[in-house]
Amino acid sequence: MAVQVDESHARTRILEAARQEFFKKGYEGARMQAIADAAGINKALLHYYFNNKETLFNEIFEASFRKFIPHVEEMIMQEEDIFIIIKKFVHAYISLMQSQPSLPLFLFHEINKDADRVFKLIFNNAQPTMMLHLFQKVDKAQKKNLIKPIRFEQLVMNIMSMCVFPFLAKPMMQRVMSFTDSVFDDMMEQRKQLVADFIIDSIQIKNIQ
Amino acid sequence: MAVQVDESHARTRILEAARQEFFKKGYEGARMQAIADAAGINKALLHYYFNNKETLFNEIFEASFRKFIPHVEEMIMQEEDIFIIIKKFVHAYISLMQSQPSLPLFLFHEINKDADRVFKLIFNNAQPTMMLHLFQKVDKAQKKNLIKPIRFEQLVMNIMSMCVFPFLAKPMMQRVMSFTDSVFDDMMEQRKQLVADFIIDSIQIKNIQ
DNA sequence: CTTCTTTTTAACCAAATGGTTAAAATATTA
DNA sequence: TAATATTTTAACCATTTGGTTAAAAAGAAG
Repeated sequence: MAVQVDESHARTRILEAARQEFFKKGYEGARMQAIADAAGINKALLHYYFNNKETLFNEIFEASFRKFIPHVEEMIMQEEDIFIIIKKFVHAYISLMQSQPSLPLFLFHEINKDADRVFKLIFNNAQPTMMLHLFQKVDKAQKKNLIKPIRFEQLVMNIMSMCVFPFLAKPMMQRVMSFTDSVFDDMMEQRKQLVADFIIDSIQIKNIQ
Repeated sequence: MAVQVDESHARTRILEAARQEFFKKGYEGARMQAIADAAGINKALLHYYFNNKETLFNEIFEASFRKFIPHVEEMIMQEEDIFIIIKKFVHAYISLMQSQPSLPLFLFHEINKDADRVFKLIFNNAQPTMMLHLFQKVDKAQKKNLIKPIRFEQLVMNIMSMCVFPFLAKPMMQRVMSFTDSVFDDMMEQRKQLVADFIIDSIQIKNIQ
């Protein structure tokens, strides 16, 4: 029996090609022929490995959804300093987006079209407890008067916004503010520090002596 | 000659129905039949007013794109206080998003699929000088040592992120953090103040006496 | 060599969908 | 009323697209 783990094997190439096509065009915009072409195979082989478009899509969507939240649970639990937690969280999130720049737009578009369909798919994925742990650390810091009072949801919204939004808006920003891919990459690299500082500056209670 | 300005007229109803369908499903996902149904007319009448799907789409896309940047140019030019400018800008942007919650996802998705196609469409739309004026005000404030040094593009990215992102992520956030439409609306109303404060707190240079 | 798996070739089908038409019916307006 | 504009009805067509098949060819493994 030949087992396919090698990336050179067709099934893997199909999955990667399909991911890119779905990410860029969305479910309806994606063309099976385009996936086959990009994978360097033919449509018949698509059917050999995946029964149909939906099966292929579901496999990719599930895997992608799981990757949308950075795995920083351990770090959050261990670390005590809320500012270091924020710094590491931001760093991890932006790094994640750098490695999958078109992931968030894909997810949001598909969820927007039909949230029910999508959330049925991933119902088995247990709610990550990460947010809960983060909440506890933020709460503790607020009670210690280290940071200003702010609704947890709003704080999370702000952090996620500044980490994720640039990757959603990239093509528009590039045109409107006319910068190259390379400039964008530099900016995102900078943001790992900048966003963390931005957030900390805005919530930190400074001890004026 | 009957001139259609009344919203009860078919052409207007078609445009509104098409806007909603395109916004939710994207170009490929949108169905002409669904648009006709929502407008309460038939497919033949769609063809009577618009030659084809692309024509209809283009009309909607152009109009939508123009609405994506709030019209705050005058305000920016007149106002001298950078913090008031930021407050008003944030307020205007979030209000805009409240009135058109699915506008940004629609724009970003279509641009992501084919930026060239889209930007050819709106080539005639002159670059708004708003950003330029905003830049000058920020620059001035920095030179007066009112705000910390930060790249203008990064500051704009942060502001836009926190204003627009929640509307992109709404369906996902609602599931993951489980809040209702009404809670979301309240949060967005709060954000008009909160985001402005958040930004100002992070860039303001405080005079410690 | 034999067997099993992978891949190609080259068709083909069915359904969905955008698009089209012609005629009649209904409003609207001059 | 006559003329014009709007809307419906009820077909129909062409194309795209996802999906299917059967056979052969090529590769891998024992």
